[in-house]
Amino acid sequence: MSRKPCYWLMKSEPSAFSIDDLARAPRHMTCWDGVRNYQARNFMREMRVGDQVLFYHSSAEPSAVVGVAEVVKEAYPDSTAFDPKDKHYDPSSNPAQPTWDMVDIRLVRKFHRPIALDELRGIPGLSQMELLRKGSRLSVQPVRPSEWAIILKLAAK
DNA sequence: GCCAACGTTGGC
DNA sequence: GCCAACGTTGGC
Repeated sequence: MSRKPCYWLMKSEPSAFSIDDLARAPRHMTCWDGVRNYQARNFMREMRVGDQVLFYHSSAEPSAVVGVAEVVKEAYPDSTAFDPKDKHYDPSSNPAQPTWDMVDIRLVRKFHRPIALDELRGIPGLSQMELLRKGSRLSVQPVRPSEWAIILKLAAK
């Protein structure tokens, strides 16, 4: 059963992993490891191959939506949680019963210009957007089709 | 670097 | 089950 692609937004600090890092990666792909938030994990579990993702740079200058990626592999156990040497090691997770999942994404395109947070604020059609909610820290979040359309239109300017 | 907002942990 | 303490996120 296929369904219409859903839209998402994923945050990354460019100092850790930027859209240029994704562009340089083999086959423009990466696994999205290190998510340690249940809500974000649950959204990743809902992702299906072909779903579209806004790539967002957080703690950046400027913080901005910088491009589009797509889901190429659905949720599977995040093995970095099993590795005591990994920054995101979580002893509560183990291979028999993994707590944390990741997905694989592939770069679709980098925008010609970053769509900064500043620009997104104040656009009426985006007033409900999770990213713009005060105090929102969710690193993986759904995006409404209407929001997706507005942002892609901004990217084309 | 500051700090508000948030999620998680753990004592009770 | 409550909630204070703590660690983290992320804009500024």
